[in-house]
Amino acid sequence: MTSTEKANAEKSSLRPTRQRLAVMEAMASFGDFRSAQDIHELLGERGEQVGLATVYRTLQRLADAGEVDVLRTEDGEAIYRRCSDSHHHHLVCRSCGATVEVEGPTVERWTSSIAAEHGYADVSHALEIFGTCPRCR
Amino acid sequence: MTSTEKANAEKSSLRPTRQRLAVMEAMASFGDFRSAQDIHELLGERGEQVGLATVYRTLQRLADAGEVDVLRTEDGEAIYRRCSDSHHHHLVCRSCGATVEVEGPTVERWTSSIAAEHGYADVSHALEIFGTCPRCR
DNA sequence: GTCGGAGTTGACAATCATTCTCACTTCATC
DNA sequence: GATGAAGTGAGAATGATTGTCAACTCCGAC
Ligand SMILES: [Zn+2]
Ligand SMILES: [Zn+2]
Ligand SMILES: [Zn+2]
Ligand SMILES: [Zn+2]
Repeated sequence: MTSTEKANAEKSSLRPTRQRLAVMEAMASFGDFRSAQDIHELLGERGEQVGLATVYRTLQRLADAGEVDVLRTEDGEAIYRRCSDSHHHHLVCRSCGATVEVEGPTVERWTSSIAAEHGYADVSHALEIFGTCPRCR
Repeated sequence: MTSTEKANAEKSSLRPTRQRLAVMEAMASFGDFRSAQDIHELLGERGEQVGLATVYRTLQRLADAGEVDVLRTEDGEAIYRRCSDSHHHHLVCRSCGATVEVEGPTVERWTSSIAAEHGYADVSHALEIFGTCPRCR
């Protein structure tokens, strides 16, 4: 089973419960990266009671399905953001977290050619850009 | 105080204790990324008794001084590797961990221009490439 | 409609990397 | 050989994440 088939299989067995819908709705309501605990808290404020473990589980499912992107803060905490489904990278403000999705063939080509040059196959990559956004300047 | 000055100040107050030398020596003895606990264990096997907390502290110092690079495994664990001091990225084998340092102006230019395009200042970036190395194929 | 089983949930416990605490040691300096 | 700052280590504490498991919800088969 390829990873795509597996993802589809998992997705197809997902029931659209109140909790999952609430998490997905919450994810749609902000544009920066937030931790599972942040999202759990946000849900609480909105009056949507969802268990913390369920928030973690749902975010994992969404991440596996590629519907959210996951990053790690400097101290290792996982943070999540709803993202477009096509391959892209992130330009993140170090101060306020404002995030822009960026893409371009340049890096894609560069990483492939570097990997090929060293005989590495089955290549993937992770790239994030950090800076201070115009509003935080 | 710039970050360089700070690093130097911190470095200058460092005493070359048996423990620190042992950690640095251990770091020089492998070429892939290892966790603090791995390194602690490695030290134990070599007969160098160093407390786990000290290993953590030393790795942090080295990382702050830019003498080792830090990555995060998929499950958030920090892994360390002794690296050249110039800016570079990593091509890592997903199977055996074999790591190659790579660099090139292409990505550097691309990230800068993307950031500038969106008005982000004070830019840095993180890029890792993952694949299967020739020996693991 | 109701039965049954798979999928789901949440309170709580458990895990586990990392950090903290603090009494003790080392080392340079005087 | 006294002093104080830097460093250490055993063990406790922290805190994000995951595991457990009994209760609950769907939904299709009957
Ligand atoms: Zn994204
Ligand atoms: Zn890319
Ligand atoms: Zn490196
Ligand atoms: Zn670079």
